[in-house]
Amino acid sequence: MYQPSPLPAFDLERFTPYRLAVAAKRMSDDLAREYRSRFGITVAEWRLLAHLAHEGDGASVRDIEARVTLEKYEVSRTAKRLEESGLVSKTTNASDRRLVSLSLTPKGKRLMSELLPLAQAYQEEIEARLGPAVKGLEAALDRILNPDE
Amino acid sequence: MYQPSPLPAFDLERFTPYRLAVAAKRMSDDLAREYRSRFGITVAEWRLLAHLAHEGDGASVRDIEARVTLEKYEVSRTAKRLEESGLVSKTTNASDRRLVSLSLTPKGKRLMSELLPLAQAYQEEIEARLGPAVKGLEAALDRILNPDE
DNA sequence: GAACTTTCGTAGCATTCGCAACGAATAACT
DNA sequence: AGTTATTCGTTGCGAATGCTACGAAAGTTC
Repeated sequence: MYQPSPLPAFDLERFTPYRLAVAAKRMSDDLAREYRSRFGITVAEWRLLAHLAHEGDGASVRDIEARVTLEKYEVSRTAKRLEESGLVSKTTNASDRRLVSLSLTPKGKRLMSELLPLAQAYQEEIEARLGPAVKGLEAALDRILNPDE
Repeated sequence: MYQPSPLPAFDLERFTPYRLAVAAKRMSDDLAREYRSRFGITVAEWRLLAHLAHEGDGASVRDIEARVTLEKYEVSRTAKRLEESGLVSKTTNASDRRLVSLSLTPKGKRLMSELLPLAQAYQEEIEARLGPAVKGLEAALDRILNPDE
């Protein structure tokens, strides 16, 4: 007679980290498809552009790194691509020549003035679709994103 | 005089898809680090193993594909790695020789009997940390994951 | 049962990713 | 000032990723 050593019952589909990852991926993929097909930009490019549009021009790679949750090298490569596509200009900061100063070009601004309202509309659509659950969602996200206090 | 064409106000940090992506990545990275340092497995490997532990042996690549939100080729490569590390065995299904039958080896079962209680504990820790917000979170995730009804 | 279609899993190949190391510029130290 | 440390951004290179096409096996049609 042997011991089958039964495994503990565990349902991956009820595991919050898994559910969160799948939900985030689904939403992100939806948006990424939209961004790419309609504007030809990636999610990383979108984040960088959105930051510049909101915080104003002149941000450095390092500024953006922490703010939009991209690694330094991702920001660097993303900025390079955006420069090549004419949406962002890169200049070295005069007072600290290590820093790169990133700015939206006129073309970049035109793109964002078209994109931002759509993002806003998408946000409202999400809130409508989730209904009252959105409150709890945002509260939970706050706790996950700000583990302090 | 020129027109500055002010951009619409839009704060990325309040954009739910962004918040969701960052929160999921943070939680997933935390877990991935844990899995890797303590058990030497990746998230994809964890998902596959968890599915086999829960649903029982004999699942095919295709079975797992939809269930654990991995692409077919990811399942294939993950299963290959797991076989190489001796946690999973692959045999061709007798009645349909296209199918690969995946099973936990005794070593795989021993690993999971150690891992699953930890995952369960992590789940409970999350619920405790999020407090009442967890209700809304799960409700929102349900809506995102099951867009029907 | 032969020809075609579909399903299953794998692998080739180009792209992307992530780590680590590097050069340039500035700051800190003595 | 001269030396050492630190910060900033970029890039080289190996690993991982994702698309695609492929062969093998079963299903379908005639």
